[in-house]
Amino acid sequence: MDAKGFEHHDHGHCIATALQAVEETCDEQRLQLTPVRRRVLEILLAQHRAMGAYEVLDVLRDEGRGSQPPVAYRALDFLVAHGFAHRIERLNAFIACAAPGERHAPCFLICRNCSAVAETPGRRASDVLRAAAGELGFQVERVAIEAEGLCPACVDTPR
Amino acid sequence: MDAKGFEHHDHGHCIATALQAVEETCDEQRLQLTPVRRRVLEILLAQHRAMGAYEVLDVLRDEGRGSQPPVAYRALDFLVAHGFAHRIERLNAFIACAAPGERHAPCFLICRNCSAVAETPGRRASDVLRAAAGELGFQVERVAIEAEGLCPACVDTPR
DNA sequence: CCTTTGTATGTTATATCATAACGCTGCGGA
DNA sequence: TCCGCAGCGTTATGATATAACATACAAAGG
Repeated sequence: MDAKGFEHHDHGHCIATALQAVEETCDEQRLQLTPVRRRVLEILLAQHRAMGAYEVLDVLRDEGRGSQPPVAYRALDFLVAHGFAHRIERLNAFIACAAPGERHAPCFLICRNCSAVAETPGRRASDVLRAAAGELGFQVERVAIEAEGLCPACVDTPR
Repeated sequence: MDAKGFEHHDHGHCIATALQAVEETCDEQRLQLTPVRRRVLEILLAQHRAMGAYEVLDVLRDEGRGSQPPVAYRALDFLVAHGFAHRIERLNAFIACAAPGERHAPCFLICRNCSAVAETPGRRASDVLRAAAGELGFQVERVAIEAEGLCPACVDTPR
């Protein structure tokens, strides 16, 4: 079960494409895609699923890079701040962005059975929300939309 | 800043109303609103804001009720499971439901400045999301929609 | 060339949030 | 009566996250 859209795909290709998009964005915006940050992004891309910070940290540690929590958290914070990764609040976990570079209001579909996570455009839901909030005088800056349920595979095979 | 809709209101009245609605629902559904559960609900209603589990626990402890984390978590889990309270993932916190009894897809507006939380109907956003998920074959069971930004008061007074 | 400044990283320690596991109690049904 | 179950109390520990401070290095400005 992959996490892109519950479909199989050319994984090596999607990693390369995403990395390249992030590199370009960093160039344009004068952001430093340092070795640690780049490596953390690669780890997230390679796994293609939501990973806890400590899980990412374990990989870094095995590679002899930083071994303490702040190292992982700082890299993850950078990636999230610039839209290269997303934080899944429900799971206290992180996942590489499926469409880096594009401005979007991501929305996540989380399978409660197999833990797969799919990112899907949440533009319309986000717009509806902003409109409702505006009526209350609330100024929306970020929106997190997370749906929990069963992915296609787990709907077919409940257990 | 209250958390109902960023407006002032008759607080004692809204607590009483909510408690009564919960009691009725429990009667109907044969749910046990035990002393601990009821007290935790009252605490959430009284504060009228998102509270961490340990914050609730501190109150219980001061009152001589259970003093260990599981006591608070179990009561909170019960309240959340039956829709009498909600968990705000972004804050790892809990808040009493503003409309217990009614089936609804709540959606939260969280002020990043003063931490006030308003619950607003997220029905339309939720429907949009379900439709989008359905196209992917994903079966949505629960939806969490949380917007972060500035509440009316903090928009006017940035700091 | 050297100092200053800013950003990133490394490290220690600790804060915060959450649950596993076990035993006790009280209640309602066999 | 005795059993089974739901809820509660407690111990212990696991999982997630950050404060605070030290070090490294490169770019900017004297």
